[in-house]
Amino acid sequence: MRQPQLLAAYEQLHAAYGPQHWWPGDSPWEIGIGAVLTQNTSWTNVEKAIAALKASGPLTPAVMAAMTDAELETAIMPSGFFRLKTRRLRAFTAWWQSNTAADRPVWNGRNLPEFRRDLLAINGIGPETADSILLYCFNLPVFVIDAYTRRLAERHFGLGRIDDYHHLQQIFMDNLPTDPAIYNEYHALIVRAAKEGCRKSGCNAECVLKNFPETVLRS
DNA sequence: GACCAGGCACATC
DNA sequence: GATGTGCATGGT
Repeated sequence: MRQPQLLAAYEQLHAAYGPQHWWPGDSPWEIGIGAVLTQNTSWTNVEKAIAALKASGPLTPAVMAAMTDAELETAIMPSGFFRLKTRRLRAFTAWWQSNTAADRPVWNGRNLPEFRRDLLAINGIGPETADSILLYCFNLPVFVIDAYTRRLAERHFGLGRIDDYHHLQQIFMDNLPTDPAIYNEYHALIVRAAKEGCRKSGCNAECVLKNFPETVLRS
């Protein structure tokens, strides 16, 4: 289904905000654990957790693997769900270490769908987290669907409520150039627009997205 | 004090 | 297959 407004909205957002330089993080590993830590959690809280991890040693899979559960839980506590996320980080670390060459998970020799299935098989890695890792760690052409994107699709693009992750993802990918750089920026810009607020008292992400793109272009 | 935040797994019907 | 619930901290 042709939805030209999807690309038009991207261009408007990009003109309004410019490049977002996502994902914040100094290394693929940091991006990966950030993707787990940010599950249902604000990024400001994730930053506190990552800062605590960095304070306890170099941010590497080996260092994390050597931490006790108590140490890891304490460090990531600000990001919430700390017992749950400790288990998820353990699973992700084990996968990373068993799939690593030159300190970077290998995916060459597998096609993208296989690589994605590998990630989804890890406990705690669902569709959004897997796609964030594929796009932001590995620069692979996968569009990330999050809660903001759903609201945008429903309320602004008039696509109705689409619960199925892959259906909505396909709509975006069908209507955008197959370009990781664009997928990267678009997702980041949607989050930026949601966080920006429309400068009205009480304006939150709901408000911004309901009024998108007027609020975006006014700011 | 309610609601939200860059979700996911699991139980239950 | 659809729906509900636990996970937990911190900001508004």
